Amino acid sequence: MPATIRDVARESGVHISTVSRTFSAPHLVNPDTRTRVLACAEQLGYRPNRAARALITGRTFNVGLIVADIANPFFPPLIKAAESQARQRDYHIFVADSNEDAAVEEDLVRALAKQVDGILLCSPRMSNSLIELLSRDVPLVVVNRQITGLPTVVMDVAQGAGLAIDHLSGLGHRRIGLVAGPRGSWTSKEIRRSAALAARAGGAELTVFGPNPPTEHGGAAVAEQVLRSGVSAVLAYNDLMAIGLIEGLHAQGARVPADISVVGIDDIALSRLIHPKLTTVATPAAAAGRAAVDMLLAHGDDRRTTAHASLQTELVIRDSTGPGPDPHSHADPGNAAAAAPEAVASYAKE
Amino acid sequence: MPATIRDVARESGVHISTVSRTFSAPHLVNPDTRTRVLACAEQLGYRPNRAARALITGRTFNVGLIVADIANPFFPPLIKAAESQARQRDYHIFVADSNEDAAVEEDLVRALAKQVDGILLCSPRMSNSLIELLSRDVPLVVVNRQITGLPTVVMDVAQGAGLAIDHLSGLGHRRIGLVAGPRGSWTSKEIRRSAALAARAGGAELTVFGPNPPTEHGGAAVAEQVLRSGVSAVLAYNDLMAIGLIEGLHAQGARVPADISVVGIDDIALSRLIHPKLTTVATPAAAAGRAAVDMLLAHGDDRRTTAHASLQTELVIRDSTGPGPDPHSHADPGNAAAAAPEAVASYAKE
DNA sequence: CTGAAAGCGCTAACAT
DNA sequence: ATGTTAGCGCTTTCAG
Repeated sequence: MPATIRDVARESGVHISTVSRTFSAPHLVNPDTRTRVLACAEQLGYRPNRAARALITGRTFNVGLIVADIANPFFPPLIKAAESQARQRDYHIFVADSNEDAAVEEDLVRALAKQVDGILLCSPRMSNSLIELLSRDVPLVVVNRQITGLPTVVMDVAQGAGLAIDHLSGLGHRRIGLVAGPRGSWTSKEIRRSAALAARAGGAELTVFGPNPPTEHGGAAVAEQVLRSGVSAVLAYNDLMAIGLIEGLHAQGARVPADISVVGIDDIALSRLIHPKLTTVATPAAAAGRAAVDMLLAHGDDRRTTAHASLQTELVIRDSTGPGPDPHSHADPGNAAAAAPEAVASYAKE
Repeated sequence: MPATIRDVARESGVHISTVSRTFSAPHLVNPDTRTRVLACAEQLGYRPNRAARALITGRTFNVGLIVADIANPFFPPLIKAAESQARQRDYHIFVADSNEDAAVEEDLVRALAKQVDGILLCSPRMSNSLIELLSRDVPLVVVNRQITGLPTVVMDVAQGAGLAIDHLSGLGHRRIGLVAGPRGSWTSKEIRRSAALAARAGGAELTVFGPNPPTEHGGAAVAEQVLRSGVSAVLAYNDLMAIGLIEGLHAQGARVPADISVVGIDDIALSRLIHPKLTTVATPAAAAGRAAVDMLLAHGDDRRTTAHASLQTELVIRDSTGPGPDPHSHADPGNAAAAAPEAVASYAKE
């Protein structure tokens, strides 16, 4: 139905290659011809078929961005930042949602592969080996997962989890819970590893709950179990779970932070709108989105080098954390972290 | 780099058309050959190039979905529903964000056009005429806007706004504010029209503030102006603005609903997490997403007929609305609406 | 059941 | 400056 390059050629009495040039290299065509061709094109409503063009040039000027769950408020800032960064270079971003499902994720990579010049894989749920396999079909940048050999952007959640646990043990909490994220999440493993270390260092005992779906519902679902376990403070895999957990805790009659302290991770907008305002580890989602796009599009310059970016996190102390049950240590050494300056991106080329 | 159909053909000693058949019509090829071809393909890591295939078949099995702002929590449920509906039919959804910008929106339609079989335009900011123009290049389904001649699915916000204003005037409010949405929003116009009608019917005076960006920030920004105007109740274009407005109002020292009542539209998850819990008009976003996908993919069956779906809305009364300043009318006839049953989708083929 | 040939809409040398 | 010729990777008649 839509006009093709041949229609325009016929109508304007030139060869199709001239029409092609009019659109992809206007300076190579006589101004008069150009005007005529353009007029015909306009009149026929002709637009170059980008898919056909891509087939031969090998470039689509699109980039894919796959997220685990588009309903998680963590992602929109990342997506927005990636979009504006991409737009500056005349690229478009196509977003797809894997629904926390590794199989869907793989399927989406395959579907996107030839429609884009590369894919940003955010918080992937696939195995490392599958990701490496797919990376042979389409340039990939992995966000929120460390994979050697592939360009990656990660938030330093290990550092953030450490900050959070330090804050808690500093408040006198000796029995701390960790509400884990989904299976397959690199971030969740990192948090767990680092939290265990920090807990030991702070003389606290760490109890892990999970894995769980990384949603409000997932958080609410473990509330009872958390309460029964007797921990006096909890670090959750993300803010959504922390918020769900608080709801669940309230539903069980527990008060936050009087009875139990809760810390989240991400610092989504919502975390300062709920009551009590959530203490949380802020992750630089927008910076990650920008960095990921940069890496993908820089790929032309220096092949053979895989970039890694690790972005600093920051503890934001609000109202969901308070003194632990132990009356002997009410001091709060956690505010040192809170006073940290703007998060800094540490870029390292290898 | 990736293997092509020719590589597989050479490797397995058959013609490329046989390889093609092995993937697109397996039953037409001898089981033995098929196995051999499949083995070679596997071994070479061959995947049919979907873009090349689409060039000739005219079908991509992808559908585009453009939203005005992916950070608006109204959209994720719509997107998720569209995705699961599409996946059931082996289609993939590519989401793009127009950033509330008509020019970006147009650009995105053009970029997506040949990579998808059709586009869902959600809350478009473009003009009707431009949308009609674009619809000649790619099948379009318009969500949250009425355009005759194109398939559309709308939420009946007029009805919802009426419910909200009735609720407010029933509570005794005589001076009601309307915080409008962005310019170019059909929904905003509908709300405005219907609210004016309902206000007149309820003997209330309606003051319109705006247009405004449909964000939390946009809501907060008009708080002072709203307060100065002396209205005792406000209906906001959406929940995000209502929430921002409440924040702004609190910042100015006003209490909600004691000093001023606020009603939102959408019933996003957030609206029951904030304090006070938001009274709002629930819109069936998920149903809209499903209906839109159905319309787009049904397009094969009956051409020449344009479908329209209008989805019912429902008033959800929570804690952000209370009696008006007039002591003579504290009765609350608004709960009739609150008792309404599940929202019902009314489908009408024209 | 398989091969040969044509061509989707476009770009990219190469001529002229 | 413009036309000619190939051909991107694939599907689809049409023969055989």
